[in-house]
Order: sequence, then structure tokens, then C-alpha cells
Amino acid sequence: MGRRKIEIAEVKDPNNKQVTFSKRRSGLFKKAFELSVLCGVELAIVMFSPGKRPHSFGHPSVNIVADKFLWKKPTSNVVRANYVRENDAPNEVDVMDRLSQQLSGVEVHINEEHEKATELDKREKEQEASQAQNKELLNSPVLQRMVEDYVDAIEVSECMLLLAKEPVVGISNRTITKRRRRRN
Amino acid sequence: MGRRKIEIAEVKDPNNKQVTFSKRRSGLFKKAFELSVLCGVELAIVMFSPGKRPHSFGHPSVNIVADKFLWKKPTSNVVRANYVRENDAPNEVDVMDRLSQQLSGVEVHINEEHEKATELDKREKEQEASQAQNKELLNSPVLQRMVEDYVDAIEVSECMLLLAKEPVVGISNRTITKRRRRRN
DNA sequence: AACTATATATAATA
DNA sequence: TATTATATATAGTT
Repeated sequence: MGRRKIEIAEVKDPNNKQVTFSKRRSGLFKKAFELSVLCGVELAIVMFSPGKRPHSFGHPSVNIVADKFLWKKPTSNVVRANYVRENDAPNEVDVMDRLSQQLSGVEVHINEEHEKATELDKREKEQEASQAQNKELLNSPVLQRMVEDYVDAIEVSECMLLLAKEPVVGISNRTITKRRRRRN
Repeated sequence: MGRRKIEIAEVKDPNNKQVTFSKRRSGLFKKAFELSVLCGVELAIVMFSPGKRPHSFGHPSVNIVADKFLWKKPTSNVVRANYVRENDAPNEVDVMDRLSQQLSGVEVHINEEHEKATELDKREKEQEASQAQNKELLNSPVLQRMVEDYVDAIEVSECMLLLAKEPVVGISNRTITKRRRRRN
């Protein structure tokens, strides 16, 4: 996607790696933003830079998406208000403004989110403590969620399998080439 | 990026919206994968499809990335270890090995389990409250997978909420804590 | 940090 | 779905 084709392998030169990261992170966030607007999709991305610094992107915000992901209720029939209208197609400046807002705006809700996070920690520990609670889940709508998530996991896997079809130089094929098994 | 330039505004036609979502989600995941390999970046993506279904992507895995975010908390009692040093970044073989492991780990069961998952999904729509059938899954490997994936989803949500607690733009170096996962 | 030449993603089409 | 023309991202360059 540039002057020359590159192999998808770790960039050795730290300088080049940092430049590549900056460019591609911007690209990824832009793609994420476009996807969210085009398809009315709410999404969040978290990552560590080569310098091990955390970066995130969220639309409408990381915490909102995360919140919904965790606390998703069976409100799939509820019509949401569109945060982007037809004639409000954002230009590049709008996009960058929005990105900046999203990237820095989370500070505003720190205290509020701290409560939630604490609550979530509590929940995790509870779940970790007793496996019997898993059985509790089976009698709840949570199982419905698990089924959905499982299907999604398969979709993700298929996506990765698709990626694996593209040869990566310097990588052993041993694990990959034994794919494509059918059911008996 | 296609035959014609499009405005970044919500796609009206549901059919087209679904097609666009599928294409761009694949593209986003591919970009995310490439970024993670090129720059040694670990990242996770969660999103809701137009049909409000959750999707996720993680490299090297969702829960690993979630772990690092989750345990990045500035708590004082956690052992500090700099697993994030530059030269600890996984090389391409490591990355591909892990990816391959993940791929082969799920690929073996994809066809078989996809059927089951589809079947489950169908049942879910036909009988939303059919708990009896759900209980039949209690002892199946499929359920195991579902539970794991569900835990992954929770972990991502948690890490994102925790991320929201700490602004990530322009942040100075922080000590990142290490922690080994209980699962697997 | 800006600038191209080129690779890649994808919108429209078949 | 699969293909193809075009828009976009970005690798190397300045």
C-alpha cells in the first residue's frame, strides 16, 4: 500500500516501526470511524503502541461501547437516535475533531466510570470465586448472550483463517497448511 | 475506495448496509492484524453490528490484551515486572505461532460447531425461553467454548472501562504490571 | 512532516 | 457471491 509492497512481519527499525505505527493507527481509527457511521455501528478499540502506551478509539465512546458490551440488554428493537444525520456527512476536519474528542474526552467521566469499574471488578472476583455461578447463568438470558457471542467468535475465526491464506514470508506453514478439514 | 466515492453517512438500504458492514469489518480486522504484527502491537476490538450483535477481534487474543489493560491499574501491591521492554516484543515467528495456535485451536471445530451454533441460534429465535434445550448443552465442549468466549467479552469490557479511567493521550510512561491468567 | 508512487480496500456491478 | 474500476491508505522519499 505504498511505494513498495511489504511483508507483514515485525518492523525491525524502531524509528520506522514508530512511524508505521502512527500512520496505521490513524488509518485504523479512521476506518473504524467510517464503519461506525456508515453502518450505525458502535465499536471500541484498545491497543498498546510499540512503546507500550495504551491507545483507544471509541464511537460514540469507549466506555459507552464497553458498557453496552457488558451490560447489553434485550433492547434490540429499540430505535436509537442517530448521532449522524444524512446531511451531516462529516468532512475531514469534523472527523479529526471527533477523534480528538473521543480520545481525550474520556477524562470527563473518570469518576463516574470509576464506580462502574469497581462494580465490574467485584463481579469478576465473584465469578472467579465460584464456578457454581456459571450454572446460575444458564438459567438467565445471559446464556442467550453466550450463544450469540459464540457465533461471533466463529465469525472472527473465519476472518483470521482468511488472513492466514495470505502467505507470510519467513513463517512456518506447518500449522496453517493442515487446515481445510471437512466434517467427517 | 470503490467504483464511486461515497459520503460517510449512514447507509439507508439495510441490505447494502449489511454488505458494507461485512466488507469493512473484514477490512478493519485485517488492518488490525497487520498493525499488530508489523509493530508488535497488541490490540482488541469490540463492536456491535447493525443487527446489534457483538463482534470482537483480538491479537494475540482478546483476553491477553484485556489482561494487560485490566491489570494496568496503578495498584501498589501488584508485583511490578517490565514485560513491556522493547526487546521483549514478540518476533514474527512468535506472533505467527501464537496466531496459528489460535487458528488451529478453533479451526478444528469450526464446521462442526458452526452447525451447532447455527442450530442453537435458530432455536433461540423460535423459542426464546427454551431453557430445557439450553441445559442439554451443559456438558458439551460447545458450552465450554461459549463460556470462555463470554468471559473474554467481559474482560474486554472491563479493560475498556478501566481504560476510560485513565486518559491515554499524551500520557507519560507508566509502570505496567504483569499478571498471569488463571484460565488455560 | 509533506509528498508521491504504488498497493490495497471496497462500491458498484455482473 | 465474484469481479472490476476506482478511491484510499501508506511505504519510501524528500
